[in-house]
Amino acid sequence: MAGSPDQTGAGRSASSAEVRRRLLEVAAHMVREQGAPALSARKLAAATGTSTMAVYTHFGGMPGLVRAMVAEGFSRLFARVAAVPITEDPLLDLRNAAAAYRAHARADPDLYAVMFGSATLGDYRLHYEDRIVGLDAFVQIKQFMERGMAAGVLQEADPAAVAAQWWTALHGFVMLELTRFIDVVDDAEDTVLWPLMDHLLSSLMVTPEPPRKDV
Amino acid sequence: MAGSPDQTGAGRSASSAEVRRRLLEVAAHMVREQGAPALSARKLAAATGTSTMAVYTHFGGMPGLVRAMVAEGFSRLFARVAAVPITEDPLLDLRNAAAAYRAHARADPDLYAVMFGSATLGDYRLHYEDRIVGLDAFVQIKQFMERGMAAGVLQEADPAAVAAQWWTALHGFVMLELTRFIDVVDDAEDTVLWPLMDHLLSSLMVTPEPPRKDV
DNA sequence: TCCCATCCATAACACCGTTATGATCGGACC
DNA sequence: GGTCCGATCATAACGGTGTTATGGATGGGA
Repeated sequence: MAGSPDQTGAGRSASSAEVRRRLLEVAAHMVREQGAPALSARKLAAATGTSTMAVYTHFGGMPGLVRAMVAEGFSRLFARVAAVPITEDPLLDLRNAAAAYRAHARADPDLYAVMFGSATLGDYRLHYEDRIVGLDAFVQIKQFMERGMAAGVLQEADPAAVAAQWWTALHGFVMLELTRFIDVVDDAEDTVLWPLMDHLLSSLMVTPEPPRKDV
Repeated sequence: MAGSPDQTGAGRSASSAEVRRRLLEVAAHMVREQGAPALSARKLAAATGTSTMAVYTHFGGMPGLVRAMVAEGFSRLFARVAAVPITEDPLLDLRNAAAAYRAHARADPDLYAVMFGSATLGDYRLHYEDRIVGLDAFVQIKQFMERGMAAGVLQEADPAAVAAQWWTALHGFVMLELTRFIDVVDDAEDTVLWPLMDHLLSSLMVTPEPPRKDV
């Protein structure tokens, strides 16, 4: 509770912000390379070249550091989905968005698990408030749906509900993929993920099409 | 590694099996009531009225105890899905199976998270081999699909792939529901879960129907 | 120049899973 | 019946964890 040390001229602010940035960077690296349980305050401090107290001055403790990691994870997920080019085909955009979302999760699976799982990192349980920061990405999906409806491709409906259906299917696949449960079927990407997304989208279209073949 | 102490006349076998049973029962209760991070060998032993060594003689350590909990969780999930009555309407059966599956997850959310999340319980990471025991439930879903195809209601397709699509959508909803992410939309059960399942099933039907209204 | 808030290094505390040791007890065998 | 043996678990110690208390160093504001 050191009173939110932002960069407003507090102490040696430049070097301090640098320590904070490096702590987050090293922590993310440790989680990505060695898995969530490998992250500890002591090992993190040693790898960053500081002491455990730095974690407390900058984040108030390990849960605070994890919160910051999750927030940055959502920020990157947001950026990744936002980077898909918007074409004249809203359905293609939605497919590309799904591919980008999945790629992001596969690139950093342990962080995705902490973001979305009821996963605990170490012993610190994240609460709903700690994850709500991730809903920017959901707003993006909603906008994809709104574009599709405005273009007359998707049926008029509640964009939030439709976006949530899309998210549910995609998140379900990603989680089963990361936990390897999806390995019960062969070639899951082509036999589960894209057929499922196609089933959903064609049900939402004004004039349903047979599932496309081009990936 | 005490050589699998089954009930074949080993020591005071009756009392021993009883201790093992109570350890599992108390551990499940602690996870259900206080969440996964609240489970520790010491508190579990104290609550069970024994010492931490009992965990090692019966399960080889905390990871082994968690494995046993996960196996029992899958067993109960299997029983829950198996208990849905089989009617002459395969689609109704699939809907009832989904409702039973979701109800099971909601009744013991932390255990579901350990079973399916890349969630860690304490610091012990479960491996794929520890969770493979849960695939009995998947076989059941596959059989539902096979019945639907045999009855001429569902299109002929790979039952495993179709079952995996169904599972993906359902698991995605359950996870988003347990983590409360689904709260971004109102009335998620009626605006997300059932519409999504209906979209999927109608895409799989020989003669698609409009989504049903009866819940 | 002085001062003071900030930052972090050190050490201690309580807790964790795990291991080593040994007492205890029930069943098997002679 | 006496004896032994092996499984079971109570106790204590070890290295790890997050966290807290303490104090020294450092750099900017008055």
